[in-house]
Amino acid sequence: MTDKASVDIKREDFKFINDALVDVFDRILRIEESELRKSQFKDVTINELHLVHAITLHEHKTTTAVANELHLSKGSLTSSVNTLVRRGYVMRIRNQQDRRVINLGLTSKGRLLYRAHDAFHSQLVKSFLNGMDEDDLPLVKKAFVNLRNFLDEAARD
Amino acid sequence: MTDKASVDIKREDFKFINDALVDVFDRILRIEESELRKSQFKDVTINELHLVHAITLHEHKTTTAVANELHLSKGSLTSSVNTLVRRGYVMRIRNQQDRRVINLGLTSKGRLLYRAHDAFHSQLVKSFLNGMDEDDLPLVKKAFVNLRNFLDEAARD
DNA sequence: ATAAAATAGTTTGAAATTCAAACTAAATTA
DNA sequence: TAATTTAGTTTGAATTTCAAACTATTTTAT
Repeated sequence: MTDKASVDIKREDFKFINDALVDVFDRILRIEESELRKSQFKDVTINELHLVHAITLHEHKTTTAVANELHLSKGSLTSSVNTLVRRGYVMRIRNQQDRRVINLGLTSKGRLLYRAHDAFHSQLVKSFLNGMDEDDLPLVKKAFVNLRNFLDEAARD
Repeated sequence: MTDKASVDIKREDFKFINDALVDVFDRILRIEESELRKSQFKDVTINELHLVHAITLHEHKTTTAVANELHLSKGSLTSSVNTLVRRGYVMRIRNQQDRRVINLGLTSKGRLLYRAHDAFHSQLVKSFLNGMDEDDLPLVKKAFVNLRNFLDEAARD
């Protein structure tokens, strides 16, 4: 029995969207990786790039906050932060209000990397919306809202 | 200067789509992982699940073909295939035409896992298209075609 | 026909990533 | 002010991954 609350999707359309989702995710990661290899940031892995992204330009989050965000243990985070500090992308900033806390920040080299990554994502989104006009946007946004609601549901149970 | 060939996206819309893409990808993986943990397939990791998916129900691909598809070395593949054979999800089938070749197949338990994973993806796509009608579909498909064209470009250079 | 080269997959040993648990230093609570 | 809690690091083990060496088989060249 099919779900009444949703469109009756043709089998081929289902396959199209599903394959596109899977393929796109996979390839974004791979392209990010290979762009890195060709860039001035060869000493950074894709996971380290995402750590730089999670640290953000100016928020100075705590180590624990970033670990939770990336679903990594604190130990793992310490170890990858060590690498990025050694390579000059990340700074540890001892918090003076609470001296147990380390806030994480990006160096200017780290911010450069952050912005390069951001630029790639801008292009990605731009291409996604290429040839659409204002009126089309709500529909695309709706699709993502749907998907995120579904993921909220799925994560709940 | 902005790119003339694309829509002039509002900053907030850009952020919406970008965050949605990043968030959705991240959460799909995490939910797949936690669904596995709660299912009868607790002994399978998310990477092993994707290996089962790559093997497919009935194609009997070669080891090398699957390794290339997943961008893994042959050695890595041998090792994860070993695990999945040991746990009863995957079979090695010696090719009688060319006895150097091993074709990979799923056991009935492997096919069960494959189908469970497929069902999750069906729900995902269904939710994505929830509330849309036939006329809306071309636009959503177009967005993905755009994105894949962009990724083709990006992978080329 | 047979020797040499190529190919498919496995084994090996090393590097990287990850985690949980023990640990240190600092802050909070009793 | 002693006990507890919290933030982050260290430690040791498990897992994943790779490249290179290896084995078995097939293809190519002589």
